[in-house]
Amino acid sequence: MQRYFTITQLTQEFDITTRTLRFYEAQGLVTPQRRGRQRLYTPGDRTRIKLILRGKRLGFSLAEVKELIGMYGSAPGEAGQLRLLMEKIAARREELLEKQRDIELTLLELEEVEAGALARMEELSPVTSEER
Amino acid sequence: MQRYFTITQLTQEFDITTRTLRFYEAQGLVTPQRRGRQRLYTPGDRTRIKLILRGKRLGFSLAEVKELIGMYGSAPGEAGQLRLLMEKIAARREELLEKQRDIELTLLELEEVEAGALARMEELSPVTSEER
DNA sequence: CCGCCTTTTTACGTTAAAGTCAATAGATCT
DNA sequence: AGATCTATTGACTTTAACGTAAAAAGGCGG
Repeated sequence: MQRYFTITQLTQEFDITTRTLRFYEAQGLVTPQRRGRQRLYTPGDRTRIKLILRGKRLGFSLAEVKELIGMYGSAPGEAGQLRLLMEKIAARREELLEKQRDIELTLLELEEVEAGALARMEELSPVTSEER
Repeated sequence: MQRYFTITQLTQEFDITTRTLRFYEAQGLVTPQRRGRQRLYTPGDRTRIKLILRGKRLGFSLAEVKELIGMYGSAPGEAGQLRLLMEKIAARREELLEKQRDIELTLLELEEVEAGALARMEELSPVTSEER
């Protein structure tokens, strides 16, 4: 039942522009089929777009995202290629773990700032609600 | 005992260029003191630089990082300002939590790819080591 | 078949975040 | 003091990731 998506459907779903999708295509990140000149995106293409946007949210460049996505579909028969793939995976995992630590730290700091702000609000309007 | 850091010390410590640090200064992200024309960075400046780099690793723009850092030092006496601060904190926290979820998903997918790769390596060289 | 609307192409513009280069200005070694 | 080194400033360039505008090509409702 191979359904297709039009470019505008996807731009609405993901809140991006057609320019963006065509740019990603020019960069080789997605390769929708054509009916005449019109682009037809498969569910697989849609998934790739989701992966791209997720990568972007994490601060990866499109080049990095491309490499990352490249790992998924890859079935490199050769042993050397497999070792290389494993190395890439390890490297990417390290980056992600570092980002996790960075997030933890930032969240902790935000909590501190929040606590300070709450304390100052108490000072300004003592006995905030009617309890007590 | 107020120690100072020179610009080159910091570029070496954080593996960035002097151009980068001066750029951050021009953007108002750090404001080192001067001895003549020479820049002198305090431990506080050094901390701010660490925060900037951490923000960048998480994919935040310098403008966003600036806002984030601005929250730390801020002691806005006014109640309205405090509410605004709380809102900003909430928004930033949401972003960070989303990034956390994104990372989890990506890590899971990497594991899958890795498992597949390991399986194929087994196929290529059965009975890898001498056990059994 | 005509007019209208969307899509595609092509080309140039823009913004953020630096990189690169040249000209000075201090600082340092001898 | 002269030579050498490092730091600063200012100007111009670059790269990634799109934005914007204009022209041509399809598709479709009447």
